[in-house]
Amino acid sequence: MTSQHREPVTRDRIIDAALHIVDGQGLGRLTMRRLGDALEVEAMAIYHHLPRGKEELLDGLVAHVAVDPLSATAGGEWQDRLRGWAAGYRERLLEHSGVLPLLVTRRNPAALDGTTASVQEVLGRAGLREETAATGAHTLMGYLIGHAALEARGRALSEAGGPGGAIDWDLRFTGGLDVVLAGLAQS
Amino acid sequence: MTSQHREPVTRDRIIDAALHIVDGQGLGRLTMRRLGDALEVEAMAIYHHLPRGKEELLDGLVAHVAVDPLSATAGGEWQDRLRGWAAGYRERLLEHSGVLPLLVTRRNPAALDGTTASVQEVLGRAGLREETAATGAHTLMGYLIGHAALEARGRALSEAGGPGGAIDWDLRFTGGLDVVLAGLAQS
DNA sequence: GTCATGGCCTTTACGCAGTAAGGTGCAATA
DNA sequence: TATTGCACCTTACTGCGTAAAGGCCATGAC
Repeated sequence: MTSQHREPVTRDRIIDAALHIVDGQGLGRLTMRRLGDALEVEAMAIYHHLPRGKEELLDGLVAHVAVDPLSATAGGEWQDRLRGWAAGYRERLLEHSGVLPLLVTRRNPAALDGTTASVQEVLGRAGLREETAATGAHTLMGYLIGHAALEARGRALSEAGGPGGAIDWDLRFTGGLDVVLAGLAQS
Repeated sequence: MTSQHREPVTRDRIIDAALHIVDGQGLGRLTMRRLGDALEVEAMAIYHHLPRGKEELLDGLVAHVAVDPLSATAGGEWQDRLRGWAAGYRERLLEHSGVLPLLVTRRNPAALDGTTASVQEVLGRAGLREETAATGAHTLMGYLIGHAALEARGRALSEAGGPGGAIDWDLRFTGGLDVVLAGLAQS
């Protein structure tokens, strides 16, 4: 007999497998049965690790993708630090663009808030007063999420033979980010 | 016998009824059977008017909510015109926040593009060169959609007893919009 | 050894979803 | 009156999430 053992099923492995399905086949094809197949387990086994079932699974996906705070204390110009962090955040959102719709739904209260708070703190330490920093953090997060949504949609559309393959998304992103940063610098 | 006639079912009435369900009970409770009930018709009757079924229904919802171009030729300062249009767009997005997740998914190719193009044209007539206007239009649309997502989420969260009921969303929105417009003015 | 315990997984079953296929009834036309 | 075609209904199928309960097996106590 060859080895019939398998990795033990854990919360982390479940969420990893789910993310893999979403990235490869889309959110609509993420079902408990398919997820069970990917883990070589019956669908109901998942409920042992995620008692709240699919709700908890989707919450986990959101947390995995959206939670990415930046350190408030590192050095350097705040604009440059935000640019670097934003580039990484955008990359993550696009890599897992299938979960973007879930960011919008009310799931997972704290997932975005921690990240937003870290941005706000960076802005606060840069000298903006509290209300301005809060607005700025929201503006930045809004731009990041909205742009990711537009970019994911645009890329999917032109892959499917839509009109414009002519958009340089990297340029669009950094250009828009610079607009927001420039606006922030003079507030 | 009382009148047993009913309004004839039309594409428009279907989409109106669907929007009503989504606004009142959430996207998750929009089903063909429930929609049929609302129209006093069996679910399968809907397929006569929307042959592609639920796909076509959701596309219709997106179009109804997201299509809102602004006229390129009206007079006034471009900043003020954008502010006025953006306020209306935000209101519409929030009124139908249940369909926001659908904006993100690839549905309905042209729904957002027409609106974006109209913003780009306004910016172009304001003196920005083409590439800058395109980036600016994208930045604005990204901010609008992202902010609507954050606001809808934040409002739902604090209604459900979450932490911050202390956010003045009107102020946040106009503040963020001013940041973007200020950034645009100097690009 | 033996036996109970408890963690991990499977089996079975239920209600609800979207929708394919084909049937029904009625108004307009010929 | 006979015909046609549109609007709607009936039936039935597959797949979904998950409640409930049962099986298996390593571990530790005696």
